[in-house]
Amino acid sequence: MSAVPVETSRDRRRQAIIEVARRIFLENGYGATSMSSIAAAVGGSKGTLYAYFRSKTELFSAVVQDISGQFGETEFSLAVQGSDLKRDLIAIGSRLMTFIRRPEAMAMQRLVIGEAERFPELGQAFYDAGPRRKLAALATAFETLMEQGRLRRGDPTLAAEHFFALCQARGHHRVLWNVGPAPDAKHLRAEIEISVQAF
Amino acid sequence: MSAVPVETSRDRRRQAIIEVARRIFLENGYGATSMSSIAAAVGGSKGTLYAYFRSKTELFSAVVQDISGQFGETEFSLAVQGSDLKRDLIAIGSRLMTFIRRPEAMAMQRLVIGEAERFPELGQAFYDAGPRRKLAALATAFETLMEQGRLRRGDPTLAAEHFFALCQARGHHRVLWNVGPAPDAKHLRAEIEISVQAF
DNA sequence: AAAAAACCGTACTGTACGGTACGATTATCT
DNA sequence: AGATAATCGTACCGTACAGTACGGTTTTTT
Repeated sequence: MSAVPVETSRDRRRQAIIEVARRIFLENGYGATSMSSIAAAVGGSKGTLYAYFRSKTELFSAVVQDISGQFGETEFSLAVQGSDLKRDLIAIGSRLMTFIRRPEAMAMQRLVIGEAERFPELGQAFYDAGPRRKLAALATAFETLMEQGRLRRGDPTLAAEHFFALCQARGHHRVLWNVGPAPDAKHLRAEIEISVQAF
Repeated sequence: MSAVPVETSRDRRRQAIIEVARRIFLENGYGATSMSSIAAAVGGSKGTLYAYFRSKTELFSAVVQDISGQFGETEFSLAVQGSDLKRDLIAIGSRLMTFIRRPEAMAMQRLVIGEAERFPELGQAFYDAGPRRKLAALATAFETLMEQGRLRRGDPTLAAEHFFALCQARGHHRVLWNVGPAPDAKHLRAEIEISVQAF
């Protein structure tokens, strides 16, 4: 009898299902994804699928929770490091934007936003795990900067929100609405430099 | 024989269908809306529906195009009026945010974003008619302000984008993700004042 | 008023889906 | 090895949907 968290074969399989389902949900959206197609992609039978998840909505929910967890756990440093404020801010903004602009992340945002009215608790879960946490981390970083006297004092949370908004100003809506291609790394960097300047 | 734009009875009916369909699409999303339910709500038969629109996607497209048109046409003044810069900016921001925060407008954004991957041309159309035009109007306003020497010179388009982003910073994501209730008019105003301050 | 067009209600086709049932098969545990 | 549980493939149920067909009825045109 072990007290350590056991990863049963059932757990592994469940996780495997979630990962396959995620791919398909992100590709096709909720409505256009069928349980049969997921079962086929997973390589099992539909019966097994329903042995792990009682319904389509439960599977969908599990997928979103899973991704949300990964979003929350992905802790890239948003802390200050050097002594060059501008360079610090650029680095922070770059990491943040690179993270949320990944195609998978964008698909996730679109998916959750699109279903937010029908699955309010998923919108909440994703927001808590994603944007909310990142904003909190940003705010902490800004607080540090303020205490060091390198940034004008003010509400660090507000500063975080504004900084985040500025970073997204140029391209995010275009990407959300699928207007034109996503800007490449170079554009992104230039964009953030401008935003930092404004900030 | 009249040369003026004729509004045939067919046109009127078509428009009536679009308006009913819009309501239902916005309420239930694309996938969960059936043509039968639209026909029932419109008060006609499904055959008639298909006499006006060849398919569900075509009807959906017509709905989005229609709303996009209305978004574009809704010209509230984003121009400068008084001599008090701050007051001017607050007024402009308020009008803009009040416009895009209307429940119908939010539902529309969620709808289009959610389907943007499956209907790219609709995302484009909506963006062109909505955000793009508003941004252009804003940029014009800022250009005027700059020429009047009331605002530091710079790229007016960029200024518009940043101003817009700041106005949205606090609440927009929360609303988009359906996290908590939409802020009321008072909150909105306070939010915009803060943003203007920052700007 | 006659002819034409639009519209209605309803029933239908084919398909696809979510979810279930079940017997055969394989893997796991004792 | 033998018992037990999990999984498989497949067929199936009921439902819902997009889209069509069609005969009767109303509205519009001439």
